[in-house]
Amino acid sequence: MCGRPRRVTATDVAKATGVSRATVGFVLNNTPGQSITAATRAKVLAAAERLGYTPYAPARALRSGRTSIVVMLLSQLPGGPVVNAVTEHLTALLAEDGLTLLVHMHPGRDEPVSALWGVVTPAAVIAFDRAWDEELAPLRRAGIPVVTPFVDPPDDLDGAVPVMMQRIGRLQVDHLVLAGHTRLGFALPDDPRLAPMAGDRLEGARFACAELGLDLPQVATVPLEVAAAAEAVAGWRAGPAPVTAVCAYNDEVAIAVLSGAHRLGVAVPGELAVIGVDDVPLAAAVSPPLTTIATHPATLSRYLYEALAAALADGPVPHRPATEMLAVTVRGSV
Amino acid sequence: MCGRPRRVTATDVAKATGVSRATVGFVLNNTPGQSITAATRAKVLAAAERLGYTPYAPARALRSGRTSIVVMLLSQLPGGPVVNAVTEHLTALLAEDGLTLLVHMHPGRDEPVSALWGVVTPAAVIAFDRAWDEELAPLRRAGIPVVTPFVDPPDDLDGAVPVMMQRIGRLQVDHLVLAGHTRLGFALPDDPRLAPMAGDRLEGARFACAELGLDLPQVATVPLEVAAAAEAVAGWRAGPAPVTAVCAYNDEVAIAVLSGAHRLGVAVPGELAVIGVDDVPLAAAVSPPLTTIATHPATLSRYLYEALAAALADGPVPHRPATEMLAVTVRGSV
DNA sequence: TTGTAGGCGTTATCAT
DNA sequence: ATGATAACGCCTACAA
Repeated sequence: MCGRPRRVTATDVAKATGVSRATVGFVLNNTPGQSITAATRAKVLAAAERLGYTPYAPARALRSGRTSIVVMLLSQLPGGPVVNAVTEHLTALLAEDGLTLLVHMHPGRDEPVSALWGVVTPAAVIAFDRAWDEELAPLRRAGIPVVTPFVDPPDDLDGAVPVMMQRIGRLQVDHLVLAGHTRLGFALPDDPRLAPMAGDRLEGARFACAELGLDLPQVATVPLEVAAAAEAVAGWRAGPAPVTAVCAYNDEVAIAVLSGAHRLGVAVPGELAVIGVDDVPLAAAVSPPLTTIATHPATLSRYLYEALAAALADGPVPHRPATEMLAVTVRGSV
Repeated sequence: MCGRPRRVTATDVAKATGVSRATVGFVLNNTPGQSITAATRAKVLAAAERLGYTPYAPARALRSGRTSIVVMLLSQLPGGPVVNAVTEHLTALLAEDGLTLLVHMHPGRDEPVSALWGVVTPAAVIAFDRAWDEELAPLRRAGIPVVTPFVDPPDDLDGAVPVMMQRIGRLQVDHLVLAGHTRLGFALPDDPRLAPMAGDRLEGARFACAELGLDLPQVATVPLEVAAAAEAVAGWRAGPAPVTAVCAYNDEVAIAVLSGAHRLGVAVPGELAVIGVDDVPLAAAVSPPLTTIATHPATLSRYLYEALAAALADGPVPHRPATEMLAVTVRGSV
């Protein structure tokens, strides 16, 4: 056992079998148009197996000029069950095409995203944060497709995510108004990192209220803590014209609102209706079950996959309206 | 605009500035022991910036024989908030050492994990599933350290994760018994993929009950759905000697139990105590706030980081008792 | 049917 | 102080 064990290379396999490196390459890649003796092929495969040969990624990439890596770039913000589900779906979809999905969570503002390209060279990138658009421009120029979710239409590089987020807020308001509510509240998350996304959703809710001739929603920050949530609920219920329905930033915040209401003895949905976003597994498990905007991870994943596949084939990115990914899941809280 | 844009290489930068490739290399890598004119240095940097030069990862890796990539391998199972938190912490810790964390979710049993090494060559691997130990052996042989969480002691390759999982179940029972309970229930998750881990935790709870001379916990599967959860609670409360306290597989399941109890009008913790696992953010936000076993992602992350750093430096892997990562967070549900 | 040779971009060594 | 050169492991056109 030497201190620094060396990799097993194709040359080692060739030496072990007594054939040339080229032959080894043909066998291992199943190169068509080459006729290799069954015996030789078997010997090579056996030796490769025995020695524990693995193709060496950097050499392969250097030679071919491309990799089969797709990097999914996350900021610290999302990290929720929706992103997890997308990761799972997308990994499977890409694997069918021989592509490998690797997720990188960007640590923060101090280090530029571009440092990543000195470490991995992806065939394509999925960016979950539009803040990187500028940093990603060199990549695009180098011919590496960058796909962003929620882009609708696909070439609208300004404000696509905000539009999608606003649509969520709008959908919440529409559903509450349809249920007969006119005085709405909006529950913001406590985590400052979620502020941009929360702001967009709130904006959508505001627009919807304005269009419908309602008062703007009464905004409160709802920490994930019962007592604080109860305070927020008390705030909404106070005064002569109390809020009767709340749009929550997401299902977590919605569940906090539910708990706050429960603690105060405020009936849901009788005295206060609540609508969330995400449709997390827990949404069906709380009491009352949570009505929420489902973002349908499977549809989002498939859209990302199709956009990616098209971009890698130099084809036009398919148009998939964002509305397809959103639907109200009606349960008991509205 | 050509159809296939080419990368900008160091040679391009050299040509643009009129110096040799080597000089470019010295400047870009800040190679010590070389004296480069300030003017030359500035010219090179300016050209690199202007052309949008990025070092090419595969070539760099091929030349240097190593990468700064750490791959974290996940099976589809965990994916919860704890793993997310660990990802976030670990990414930051590794970034300080110039290492990049990439997360790969293994799609399934059809494709072997080893296929990954033809795509990325990591400097080290973090494996969250002991099922891969055998497939990871070739990596270890190639000198690439493989680190696994929950291994205690570090060299105990058999049953370390089960032991950690069992410890969790044991802690739950201990806490409930300390609070005066003697007839316990155990709430299993519905998702079959969680069965192995759930089985281990249940096993730990069983051992603890046996040691304490109690009846074995009454097991029920609790889907994430109020009505079904209520049924499970009803089952525990039925009969002459009803269960008075429930160990839930995790916080999600615990919250479902809470909801089921709420629907039936069963008081928590008065008539039924509940204890979860994970200490997710929502645990403090439900009513009553959830008492739970916190797995402390920050501690786990630091342990993984230290183990990784030690392994990469060829040093001994530090011993960190698993118990340090577990603590009861007492809130209102017990 | 199999072997030979050249090159991908980077960097370390050696020579100027 | 700067330039030439070789080598990393793999792939493949071409030669034998």
